[in-house]
Amino acid sequence: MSNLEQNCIDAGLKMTAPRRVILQVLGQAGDHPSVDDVYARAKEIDSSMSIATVYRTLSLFDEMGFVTRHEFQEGRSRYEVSSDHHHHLVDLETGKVIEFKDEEIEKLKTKIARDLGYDLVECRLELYGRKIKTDG
Amino acid sequence: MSNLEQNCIDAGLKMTAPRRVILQVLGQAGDHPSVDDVYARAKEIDSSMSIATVYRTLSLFDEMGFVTRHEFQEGRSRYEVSSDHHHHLVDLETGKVIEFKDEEIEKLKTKIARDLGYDLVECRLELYGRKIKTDG
DNA sequence: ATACCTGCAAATGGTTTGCGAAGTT
DNA sequence: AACTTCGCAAACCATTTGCAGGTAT
Repeated sequence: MSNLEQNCIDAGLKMTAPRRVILQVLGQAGDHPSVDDVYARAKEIDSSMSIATVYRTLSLFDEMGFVTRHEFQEGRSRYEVSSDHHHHLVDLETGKVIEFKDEEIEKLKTKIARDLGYDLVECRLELYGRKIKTDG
Repeated sequence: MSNLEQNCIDAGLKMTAPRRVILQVLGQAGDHPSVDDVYARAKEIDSSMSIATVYRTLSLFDEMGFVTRHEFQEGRSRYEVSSDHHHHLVDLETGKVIEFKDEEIEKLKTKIARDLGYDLVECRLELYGRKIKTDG
């Protein structure tokens, strides 16, 4: 049984067929799929899958912390299986999302918030860039 | 004539009554108003103002670079008159938006993008926090 | 048995747009 | 006069939700 599935059981969620399918899709996803992406992939496994269920399940998993919802600047949500804290760089040409971590940034943002009189609760850091051409 | 108004004229935009009202509202706004905020304030000056015009005008001004559109994590857009590059801290309790600048962050994000093989084109950095209570 | 889930279709809510009328240069 | 821009109402689109039937525990 997958890690994600165990999480669901531990959380007291009922393990239904649609959920298992969505968990499988998420477990196999190496990217940051949109709701439609998840829906399309799930539908290949079980063609009776409903988009409402995908929306509901992803929202639920997000609340539970199993997945993280992102709203990059493109007008729809993308999800990823939750993992260590990191940020994202979005390739403006391909839409590809690259993850990165940086200790200095972490310290800096906490300090900035504190200097402004705030406890940092959450943070959104997204870089948008174009691949540097290495003279081809 | 306001700076913003001059910008519009220079850009070849027609100076209509609704636009003048919206410019006035933007010029007086010290905050980061939503479309509805701008609409409400504009309507106080000219009750015939249409929300469609507010949407169209703000989008236009955004494209022109006169204002900057933000989508904080609350499901609607907020606008601010464009100014020096800065980032935002959102007060989770009040929704108030605080601006800040930080040279170190600027350097760091450019470096991070470069290290990943990208030219940094754009960036979104938003901190969400709760005010530190100073023992009242 | 009884919560909880699901699929469907309809509703939502912010935003955009077609159209004919009105305004700007 | 020529071209924009406006206001209205309808359209859009991602997302949410009410409901009636189905399912895991």
